[in-house]
Amino acid sequence: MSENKIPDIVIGRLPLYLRSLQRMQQENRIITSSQELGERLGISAAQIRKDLSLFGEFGKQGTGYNIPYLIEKIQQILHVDRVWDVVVVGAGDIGSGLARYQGFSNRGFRVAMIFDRDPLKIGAKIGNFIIQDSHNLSETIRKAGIKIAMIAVPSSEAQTVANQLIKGGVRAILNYAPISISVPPHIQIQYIDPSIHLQRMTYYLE
Amino acid sequence: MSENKIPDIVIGRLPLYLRSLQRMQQENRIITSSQELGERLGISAAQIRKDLSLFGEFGKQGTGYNIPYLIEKIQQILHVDRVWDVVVVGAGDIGSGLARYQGFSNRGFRVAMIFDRDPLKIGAKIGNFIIQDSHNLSETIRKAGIKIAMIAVPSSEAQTVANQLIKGGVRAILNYAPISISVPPHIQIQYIDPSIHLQRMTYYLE
DNA sequence: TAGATTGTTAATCGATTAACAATC
DNA sequence: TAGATTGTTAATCGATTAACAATC
Repeated sequence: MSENKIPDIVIGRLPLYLRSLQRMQQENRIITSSQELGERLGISAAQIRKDLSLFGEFGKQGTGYNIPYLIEKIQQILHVDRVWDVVVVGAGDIGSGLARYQGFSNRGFRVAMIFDRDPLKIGAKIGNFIIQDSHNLSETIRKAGIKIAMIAVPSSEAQTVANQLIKGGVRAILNYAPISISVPPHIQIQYIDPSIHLQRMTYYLE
Repeated sequence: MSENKIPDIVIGRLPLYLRSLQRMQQENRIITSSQELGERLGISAAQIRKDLSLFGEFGKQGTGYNIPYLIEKIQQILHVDRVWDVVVVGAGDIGSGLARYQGFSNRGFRVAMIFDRDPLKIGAKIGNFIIQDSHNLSETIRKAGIKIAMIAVPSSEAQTVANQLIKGGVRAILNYAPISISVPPHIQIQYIDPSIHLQRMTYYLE
């Protein structure tokens, strides 16, 4: 029943399913199975079926899953059956990389604007964007109705920027600064810190 | 007892503990508690004590944990009480960003070389690095004894590059290409894909 | 000593897997 | 029909939490 609370760990796997399915679609595949999907992702077939069954019956016994249909359904579940405008704060290497990144198309996102507080950067262009003054961050994103942000400023600025974003109506933050940020419970936050991933692997190296 | 198998989910939290502890150290703090650390990270104090107790007794009853001492111990556990050379493959926006990234120092890593297959890029400089021809990838990293790699090439090239890296002796891969890669069981792999993180959050937005 | 916090146990909670009836 | 794969249940497995004795 989709009325029950869905575990967050299940939500965390759906984007992986979606990415693999979209890859299969690019390979002109029409049908897949929980087994094939599981092999590609290193996840058990039973778990994939269980996860999907929390949201509905998307497959056919004896046949498997129709790839375009399952893509559509997962996109609806994750609310990426639309394009979300995203703001980037910080126009250094990471921020400019994100502003130019081609990988958001077909994933449900589009960078809409980029901010920095450095007077030397404000007004300059990155791709098609003009770097805006982060002094006006809250007001500008509120007017634009932006709900999603990526933080790419130095760690010392990250909490302040997060506060401004939340003040401006942002509901979800992807933080590239290598520091924990406090946000109210209704705000979503995720982190990207390559050192964290690397340290998780070195444990297994001699 | 440290002879028992440690759950991978615990290993995944240790880098977060380490990052927060290093932040506290920068704030000139000497002592912390499982409660304070938990509040900073949004993790229960009991879980932090349980995790650490899998590796030894690092605290003092009634007092808490000595920050420099606990940092040292976690660094030893994660094998980041040294500096690992890392290779970057792909000299596009992401790869060059990684080559210039200042955030690896004090975290146990140092970018040692960067490769690309584009003749227009080979020989050019990024920061202090000269972009090398990825035709020689396996041999060069084997000679240099490099065990860790970051992949920042297009998705269509990622599996091939991973195979070359493994052939060259790499044991841990951080993959920025938005695609699942197959590796043998003794190879560590981690993924960074901002769209995956964003999609995980949009589920909770209307 | 009194107060505080660890380390650890046992209980609870939640996630994963195995298995199979249903059914395409 | 025979073969295949889903959806779902129940069992297993593993992770988290609560609680408190130990002890600084």
